[in-house]
Amino acid sequence: MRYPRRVPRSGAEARRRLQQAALELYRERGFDQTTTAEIAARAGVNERTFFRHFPDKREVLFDGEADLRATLTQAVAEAPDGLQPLEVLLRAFRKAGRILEENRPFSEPRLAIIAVTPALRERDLAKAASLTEAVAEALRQRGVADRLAGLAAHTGWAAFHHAAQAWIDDPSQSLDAHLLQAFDDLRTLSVTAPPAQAQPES
Amino acid sequence: MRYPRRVPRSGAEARRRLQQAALELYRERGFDQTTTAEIAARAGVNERTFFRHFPDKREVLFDGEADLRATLTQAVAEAPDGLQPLEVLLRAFRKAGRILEENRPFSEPRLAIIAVTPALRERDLAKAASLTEAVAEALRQRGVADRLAGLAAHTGWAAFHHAAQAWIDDPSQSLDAHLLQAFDDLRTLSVTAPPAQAQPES
DNA sequence: TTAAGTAGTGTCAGTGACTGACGTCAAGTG
DNA sequence: CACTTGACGTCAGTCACTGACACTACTTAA
Repeated sequence: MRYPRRVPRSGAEARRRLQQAALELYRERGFDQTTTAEIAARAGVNERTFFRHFPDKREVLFDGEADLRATLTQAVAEAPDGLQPLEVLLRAFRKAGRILEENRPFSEPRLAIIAVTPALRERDLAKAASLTEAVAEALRQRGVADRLAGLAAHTGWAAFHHAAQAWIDDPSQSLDAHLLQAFDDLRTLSVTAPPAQAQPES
Repeated sequence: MRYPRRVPRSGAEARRRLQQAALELYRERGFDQTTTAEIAARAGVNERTFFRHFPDKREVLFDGEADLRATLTQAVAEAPDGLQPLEVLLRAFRKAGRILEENRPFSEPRLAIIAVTPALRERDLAKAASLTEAVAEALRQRGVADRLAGLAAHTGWAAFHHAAQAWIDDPSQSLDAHLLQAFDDLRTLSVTAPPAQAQPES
């Protein structure tokens, strides 16, 4: 092939076009009804090129993970001393939330597609688990006790995810407002937490 | 084919043999290096039969989900009145934990394989999310506030998962002991939870 | 007892995700 | 002007998974 079209050879260009094409096609026909060959065709590249940029058909929608991870771990690491674990997490997730709000034209349809596609939800959950572990590790670096760090990260992520979903369903309030509310709920839950002393199994 | 071997035609038999064969092969060569044709061959059936019993290669390891779901939701529903949400969850997860401990010869290698196989971890996370949602719904049926139910279920599941992992890594203590400890940690986290009042974004 | 129905299975052909090997082209470097 | 390098195209192949159809054992009713 003589490359009849004017295709920039940078590589990053093709990558962006593939992401755009995939997002469009997943919206138009759904994830399962879209073939990787179709995505490649709309992006003007070969199917093989798709798999050079993304390891599989799902990953094309999960590109911002590295950024998000860096934002969260840095925010946790740079939080001032003396804060409680959940206070640290609230600060970190508010920063991450701002990224989502700024990229709303991309993140909103993306979240909508993921929500209705089981295969994509699985991948999303895996990413969340990985990020949660990274956040937990960042907490440990701050001196938070081992098990506590993991539980705090899980709990914080649950609040974050809950806030993001509420934001999609009810865009009248900002993501930040939803986040504050979720962490407030967490506080309510905390206050009512029971003492988990050893009891004979019922 | 004249069915030369003595094969019980019940269907449930073939299903059990497929699960057993898959578990063995995943341990021997790993999930990715195992073919569905190989699983079927070891189970003495055709590859097509594998896909009649299980929708895909992963699902063969996730058969107990319905039982687990029933156990958890029933335990939540039948817990005595007046308990805090996390108290209810501790009771429910202790019952679920007993199932795992009783089936240890199966659940232990199963969890070990899942832990080292990304594709299986994804599916495991999806199952966990589904069960968590069921538990949250069961809490709502008890009158727990909407958002609180979701957060409590997430938090409780995090503790449950943490305890199960600790049990695999350190079998010297019972799962039940690990569970009590995890919920105790949760209580520590709760006590130190910060007030999440509205603050200007930094 | 026999005929019809049904559930579990085998066989075959096909689609689509994904991979390895190899060749090609464009841009940068000396 | 060779030479290298990075992005891409092409081709062949594996494997997960599906639809369609045939076969067999077991059940049920006439």
